[in-house]
Order: sequence, then structure tokens, then C-alpha cells
Amino acid sequence: MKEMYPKNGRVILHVDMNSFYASVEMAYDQNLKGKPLAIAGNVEERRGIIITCSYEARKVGVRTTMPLWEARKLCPNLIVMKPNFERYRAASVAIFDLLRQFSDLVEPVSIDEGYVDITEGYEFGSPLEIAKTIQERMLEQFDLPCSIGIAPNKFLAKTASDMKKPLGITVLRKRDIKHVLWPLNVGEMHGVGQKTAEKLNHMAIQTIGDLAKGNDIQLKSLLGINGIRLKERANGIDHREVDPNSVSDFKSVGNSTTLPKDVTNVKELNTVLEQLAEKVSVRLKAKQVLATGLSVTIRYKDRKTFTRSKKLDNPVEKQDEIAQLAKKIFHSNWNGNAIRLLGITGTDLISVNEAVKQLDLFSYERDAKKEPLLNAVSKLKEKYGTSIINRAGMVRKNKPYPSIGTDTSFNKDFLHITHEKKEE
DNA sequence: TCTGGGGTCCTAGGACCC
DNA sequence: TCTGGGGTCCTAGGACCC
Repeated sequence: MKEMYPKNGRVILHVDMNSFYASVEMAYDQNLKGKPLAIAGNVEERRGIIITCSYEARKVGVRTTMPLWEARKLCPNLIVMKPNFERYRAASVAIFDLLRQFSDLVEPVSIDEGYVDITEGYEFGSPLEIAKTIQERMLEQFDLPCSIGIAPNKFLAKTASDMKKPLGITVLRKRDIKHVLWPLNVGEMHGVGQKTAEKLNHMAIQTIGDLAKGNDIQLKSLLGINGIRLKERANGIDHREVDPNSVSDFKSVGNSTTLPKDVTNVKELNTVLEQLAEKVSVRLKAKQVLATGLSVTIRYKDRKTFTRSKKLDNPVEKQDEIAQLAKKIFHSNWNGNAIRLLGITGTDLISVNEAVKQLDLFSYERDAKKEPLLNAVSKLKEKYGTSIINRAGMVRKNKPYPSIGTDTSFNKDFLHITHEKKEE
């Protein structure tokens, strides 16, 4: 596979929809066009923030994550709408279908941006022509504006698409790096946030050019492996491939909510956890996965945030199971102070298929009243700890485990194997 | 009247094993 | 009696992104 995408000479587009949610709403309702529009969560509540806003709103200083009251102060005629996620998802599907007309190698990064590897796409014209066609069709077919970056790798393509908004097309070649990329402030680099920017500034790195010439040892000790990676990117090096399958292997599914007001009441909190568990359960089932880990997020009144997680013996997907586990985790960690936010996340997901095999194993253990195996297992656990059981593959996810028959020979083998291991 | 909700990846320390 | 090094798994938390 690798040979198909030579490290030199790839052509990658980064397609970034402009103020996506607001643009989708404008496409649905032409009356909104040209007006300052904001999409905000919790519109009625005191805690609403701006999720996205139109360029008309940006002109007067409205920004993403700004509290709603502040945005309204800056822009009294701001039109505020609640998000219609089904609409955005539908638009997203259409957008990526359009992109796939130009290449099989389309990697969605989020609902409104993605990479397209058009290295093999000569039949559709030059890279610039392809980008223009995509941009035009997005407007014609969906009434949605986008910016496109064209470059030899993901990092440069992403950087390029950011340079002209809205409706820009930007080519960023290796030879442009020195005069286009390097003068930029290091904080503007994708992957460098506030903390990293501060650290870099501290070691006299102000621009991306400074980072490109940075000292490896210093960078590594300051930022770990990420320091080296950022330096490579600053030099225009990025070997990540456009992976059309990356969306399908997600790692966790979670829901959280900031409460309308801070809560201390145990009953109320339990109700919230039950509601969150319901949402997580529905989403797990929709994705046909089970969680083998669960984590609970607690944010207190003072915004201090904690997450507490637990690996599970039995993978879960049912609402009541998730709720029960989440409550258990929550109550053994809650310090009793007023709570601002609660969240539940299912982690270490496994597909239903994988889980079925494991469930056989667990039901076998549950049924083991009549079976000597359970006793044997618990004795082993007592004597040697659970790791002995783990070693035999009983609760490990994504790992091969011995097939379990109902005959007693396994029982003997099992004991035999574990003893042998122990005495190694 | 401060500051949402959905994620990913990385690091670090402790427990445990060989 | 004194004492190593490599590895995995688990948990907590930080940083970043859209």
C-alpha cells in the first residue's frame, strides 16, 4: 500500500467549510443571508455560548465560545439560533459524497472538514482546477461556502486552507514554507495551543521559523515527542497518510451537560446521570459497540474538573448498567460540593461481534454454579490476584483468548497453564 | 451573568510480572 | 543480605482541536 503514495509528490486538499452551522442555516432560510447570525447552545439559559457565527457577526467581534450575553452586547441585532444537528449531519454527508467524486481517499476530520488525496486524480484536471470545481459545486449544489488548501501533505494543506476565508483557495508548496509559513507566530500553528506557545516563547521561539530551527534535545525535554513532531511540521514535513477509514475506528462515546444551575441534591444528580447514561447507551447501540471502560467527569462550581474512570469486567451498552456503574464511580469520588457539569463516557470500545465471544465466556462464568471452573477461578483469584485470570485472556479486550468449551478438560488445562506460568 | 460539548493523543506513576 | 531491568496494564490529568 505504502508504495502507492510516495512521500514526495502527493497532492492533498484540505477542505474546510466556512462557518458551517451558520451557513447551513442560511442555505435553509435565505432571509438569514447577509445578517449577523449565531448558533448557540443553551439559548434560554444563562450559560449559552456561541458555537459558530456568520461573517457578518464576526465583523463586529463576535467569536466562537464567547458567552451569549457578551455577543449580544457587541451585536444587539444578533440573530441567535439553536443548533439543528440533524441538518448539519445531513449536509456533512452530502459534502463528503461530493468530495468522493474526485478521489477514494477522502478522510473526514470533523463534521465540516476533511482531507482529499488527489494524487491520482489527473482526469479531473490540475489540483487548482479540482479545487475550483469542488468549491463551485459546493456553492451550486448546497449553497455552502468552503475554503480549500492545496499542498504536498496534511499539515501544509490544513495550514493553507486557513489562510483565506471565506471562499479561499490557497496553494502551499514546499518552496513557499520559508516566506509564507516561517514568519507566522508559532501560536498560529495547528497543534500549538496557548500552553505550548508559552513554553516555546520561553525558550526564545517566537515564530514558526524559530521552531523549524529549534534544538531537538531542548524541544524533546520541553514537549516530549510532540516537540520533535512540531519541529518537523514547521519544516513542512508530515508523513501522515489520508486514511478514509479513520472515522470508523472511534475510541470513545460520551455525553456531558452543564447544569442550568449548580446542584448539590443527590436525587437530582442521580437523575442527571441516568439521563446521560441513556444518551450514551443509545449512541453505543447505534454504533454497534460496547464499552469496556467507563469514565465520569465531574466539574464543580469553581470549574475544577475531575475525571474518574474504571475498566470493566463485562462490556456494557445498556442504560441501566451504565447508569449504575456511573453512579458508583460518581458517589465514591464526589466531595459533596455543588456541581456544575456531569459527564459519562464509554471508553475502550469493542464491536458487538467481539463482545459476543466475550459474553459467552462471561455467561459461562455466571452459569458456573454447577461447574467446578468458577470455584477454581475464584480460588486462583484469591491466591494469585486477578492478573492470573487476565493472563488467560478472560477479560482482556482486543486480545486473543482461548476458546472455552464446556468440557472439563479446559478446566484442567486452564489450571495447568496458569500454574506453569506462575512457576516460570 | 464568564467561559459548551464532542473528541484524540500523550505522559507519568504505581502495581505487577518475569 | 542486597539488589536490576524490561515490559504491560491501569488510572489521572494535561493539551489540543472543532
